[in-house]
Amino acid sequence: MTATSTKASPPATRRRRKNDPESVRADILAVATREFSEKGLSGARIDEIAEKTRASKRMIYYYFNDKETLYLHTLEAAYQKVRLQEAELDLDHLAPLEALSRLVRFTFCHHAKNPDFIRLVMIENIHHGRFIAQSALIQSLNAGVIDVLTNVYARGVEASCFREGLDPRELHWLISALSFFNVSNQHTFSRIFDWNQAAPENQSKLEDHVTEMVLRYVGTDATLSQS
Amino acid sequence: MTATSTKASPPATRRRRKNDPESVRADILAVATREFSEKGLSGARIDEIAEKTRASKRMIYYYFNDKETLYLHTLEAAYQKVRLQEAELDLDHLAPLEALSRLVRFTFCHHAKNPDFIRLVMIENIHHGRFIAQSALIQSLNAGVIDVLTNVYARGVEASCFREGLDPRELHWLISALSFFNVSNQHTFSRIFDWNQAAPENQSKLEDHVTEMVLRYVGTDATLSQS
DNA sequence: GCAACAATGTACGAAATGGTACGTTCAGTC
DNA sequence: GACTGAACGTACCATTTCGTACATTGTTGC
Repeated sequence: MTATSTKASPPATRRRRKNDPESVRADILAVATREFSEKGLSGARIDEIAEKTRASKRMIYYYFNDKETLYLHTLEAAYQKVRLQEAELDLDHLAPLEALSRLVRFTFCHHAKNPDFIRLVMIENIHHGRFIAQSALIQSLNAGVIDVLTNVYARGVEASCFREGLDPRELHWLISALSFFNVSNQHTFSRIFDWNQAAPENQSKLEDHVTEMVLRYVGTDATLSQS
Repeated sequence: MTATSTKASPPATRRRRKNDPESVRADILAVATREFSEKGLSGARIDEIAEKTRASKRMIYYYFNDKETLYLHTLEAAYQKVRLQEAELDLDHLAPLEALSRLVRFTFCHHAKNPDFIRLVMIENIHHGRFIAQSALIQSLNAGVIDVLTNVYARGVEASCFREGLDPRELHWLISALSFFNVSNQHTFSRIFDWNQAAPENQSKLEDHVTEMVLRYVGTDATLSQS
């Protein structure tokens, strides 16, 4: 009963086979991402992840060795996805001021649209970054982010629309801080100050403020740009 | 091997039990704060809290009904402590610019010195602020924070050293974001960008940058203050 | 077609964990 | 000093939870 045997030994086999490791693995990772991001490393339950998967608990331990390894892969996948999106930003053709503004708005919106990622990073920080420390992959992924900013900043200084003496890494820190906090502390902030921070109009206002804040920080005195 | 009695410890501490409810309760709360802040709600273990307490597990359930209630009390106590410290700030006698600068630096340093509190808030956000929502106490505690800022800002606008049209609540948001992120994401940021963010010289630099950023944001064009 | 290995399902085990039953001691009151 | 309710200790239970043993099915190379 040799079905249509086109050989296709490597991955080219698209035939509907019952065994589908790739997809099972991906499915597990997707479910794990939701669960870990929602409940944390200790809060997430392997049994629950298993249930929500098309596969079984056995499969989780088959592809990932234990809970912590699964969590680490989740984290790595999340960072990979983020950096991939970031790579699509093309700022080189924009004037420095435009480029920086664009970068800030992108970061702000990106974080807002990816709360799962933010939550995973929060959780990782609760664990003192001990898993990120184990991951050479994540370390390497993040080099480029600073490079982009370094470039834009240098161009801005040269064009005299940015003041001198700032550290791109610290600039990134500021942009990250504002964009990250917007997601990470939304719940407590909204509740405490009785302010629906997630509401579109407030998000849009915050985006403007954050952008303006960064631009005012790097700008020379002649800068009062909008957007 | 020392042939001392295997039951040395119990008899040694055999002093008649002294009832001291207040201190037992406080002790439990202190230990719980450390444990919850370190490991989160689901990560903390009642048994471990009990062990680290002078009291027993029985006492935890005696004074606090269950794990979640204990967590909630921990959270409330943490907020109470923070707001108490904040209340000591007296900004009314300072010029607006000085006052704001002082407020920012205070917030920044305060957060840096109280990572336990920051971590509890992070954890609470992971839980979607569902416990804060239950606590009328915490809600009421936080009214004052905005008032102080509202006052300072209004004085600044009147003195024309702050520009008009800003929302004190959003100003507080910005200050909080920068000060909070400095603690909350220290681990991942340090590890990813190979930068010892906790080092005193970097903390001091960040404090300056954060302060400057806020001042530049609220300042009119004539503002280039330092400190 | 068949051996060999990869992929998967089922059932189970041991330890951890939140919570409780029950008895004992303390401290104030009469 | 007897009595009472609050404060506390010890042992225990029921479940949950991570992880595994073992059997079974699919897939591929020859």
